[in-house]
Amino acid sequence: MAGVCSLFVSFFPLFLFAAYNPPLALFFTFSHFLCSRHVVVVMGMEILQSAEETGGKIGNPTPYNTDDKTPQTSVSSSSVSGSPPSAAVPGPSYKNNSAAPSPPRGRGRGFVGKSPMKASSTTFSPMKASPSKFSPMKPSPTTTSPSKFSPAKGSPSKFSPSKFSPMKFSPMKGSPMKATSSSPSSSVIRIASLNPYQSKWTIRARVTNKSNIRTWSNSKGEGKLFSFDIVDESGEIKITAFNKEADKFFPLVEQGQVYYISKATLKVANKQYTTLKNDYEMTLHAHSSIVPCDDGQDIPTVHCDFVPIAELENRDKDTIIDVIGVCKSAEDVSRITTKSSREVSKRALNLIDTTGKVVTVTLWGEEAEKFDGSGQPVVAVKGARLSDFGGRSLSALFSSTVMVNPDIPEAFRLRAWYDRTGYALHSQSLTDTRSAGSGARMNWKTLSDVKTEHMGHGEKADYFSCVATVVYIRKENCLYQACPSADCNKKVIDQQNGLYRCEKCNREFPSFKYRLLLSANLADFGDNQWVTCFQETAEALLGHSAETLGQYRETDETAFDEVFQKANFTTHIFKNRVKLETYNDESRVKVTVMEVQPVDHREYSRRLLSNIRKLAS
DNA sequence: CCCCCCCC
Repeated sequence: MAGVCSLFVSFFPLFLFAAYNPPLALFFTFSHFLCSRHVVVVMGMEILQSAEETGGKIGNPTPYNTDDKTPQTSVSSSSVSGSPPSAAVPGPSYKNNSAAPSPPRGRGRGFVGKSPMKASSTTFSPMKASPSKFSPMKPSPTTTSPSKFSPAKGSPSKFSPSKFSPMKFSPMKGSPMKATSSSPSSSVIRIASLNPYQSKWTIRARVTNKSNIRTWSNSKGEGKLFSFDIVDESGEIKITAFNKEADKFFPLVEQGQVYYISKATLKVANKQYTTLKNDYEMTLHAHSSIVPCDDGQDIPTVHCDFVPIAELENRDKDTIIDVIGVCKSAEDVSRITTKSSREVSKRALNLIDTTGKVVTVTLWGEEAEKFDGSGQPVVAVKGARLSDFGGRSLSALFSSTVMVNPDIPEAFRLRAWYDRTGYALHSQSLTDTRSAGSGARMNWKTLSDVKTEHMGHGEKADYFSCVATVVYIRKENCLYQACPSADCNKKVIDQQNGLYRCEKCNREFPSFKYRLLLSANLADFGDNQWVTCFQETAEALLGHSAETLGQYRETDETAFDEVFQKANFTTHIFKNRVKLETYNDESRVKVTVMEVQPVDHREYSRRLLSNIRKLAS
């Protein structure tokens, strides 16, 4: 033990729990109770003397024995009773130690509203969206003015252990900590200290995410409810109000406001449904009390752990993350029908941050409908779910908080970065909507479709994508010697004097670069097609650079041949351009490969399935 | 006591 403490303990048949974060040593002292499933609830303690001053064990403590039906000789009472109360020295008191409010996390006011959606379309200042209507400063005449964090009446030091035997002291009822219904000054504790084994508490916390009233109807009955999340400097918790309480508290609870909350029921949270970091959640009942607190500036606003967008690549699917970025672009809102035949609005946003990466975030329902992406606002989403759709993408959940131009330093930094340099960045998206679904840009065809639909016969070229297998590649003339200047790929003429002439540049060079111009025959299940691959696509298909291939051809014919053999019978996604071309009165369709991508078999089967669904409907 | 988290 760190010192001599006056303790109040009571025995409970379940868990060991100590309120107010007493020194760890306490847990060790009592740990043997756990074996017999006894519980010690330490309601408070005060250090009367330091260990040095005490100089060893006090009195004659004996271990608690579960067989002993008269556990009067508890460690606490024996040790405390041996300590002369008058000898108490002013040590770090209970009040000073744990009741002092920790400084609010982060500077500034942080988020105080859910989707303020107030971004002006003409100004880029995140300040514009500062939702004054969510100000926690709103005065309330009904509020008492409790002294913050004062354990005041609840201070256990007033109660001598000689008067209160551990057996008689039950925190469930008759706790000396007087919590009157409307006096929040009683025992304001931290959210992190809440547990189902104590009912007399008051917390002081800010509402961070308030739902609408929702009704349900199932086999167990029907009803309505709303829920909200609250946060203080120690943590967060979800609160739900049902039926009558839903009606009663819904108008009172305001997003961003700080309240004293007491007399609610704690229960173990179903981790399946919650994204909050708390093992418990709260239910309001008829006698629950929610009283606005008008000086809650010290209570933090929503705390976000923003994950840099580039970092999303390394995170697991289905994890819940916070993200912030500039809304570079946004889809129009659209209505979709879910698998369960429900209609819902949807809107995808593309967010970019200073990592230069873009990710698509999908908003749903009202959030999607209200969103205004004009002026490229900064958008923060707390509690979005990471999906692997299109590589990496995000989806807002019911539990997510979407904030447009939030009043936080991260938003200001992003705004400044984007307006100065970010806007011009050649960004790269983690969400690949080309190969994944969006359909518009992927025109999937079989090779026989290309012919039967007379693709490429029109004025302009047609484009299509296919999955096909290489059945033959012409090795002959696949490489040529090209002009070495950067932007010129013209074939050079070997002057046979160590110089290479480019007609286009009208210059002679002492060197050349190899370029690929590959003819390949592709086949799918119904047809085959000759295609042309230029440099990049040829390199992708062969798996080697033109330069390497040039070297092989000059020095190692076996290696050169092997490259072609290996490429044969490989299957890829080919994105192609098709155009009817006429040479000497002879017309034929020319197919040029624009892009070669590996076949993502999962994506491929998904696409097949969606095609089948389309055909079926 | 809810618990819906969707779509390409």
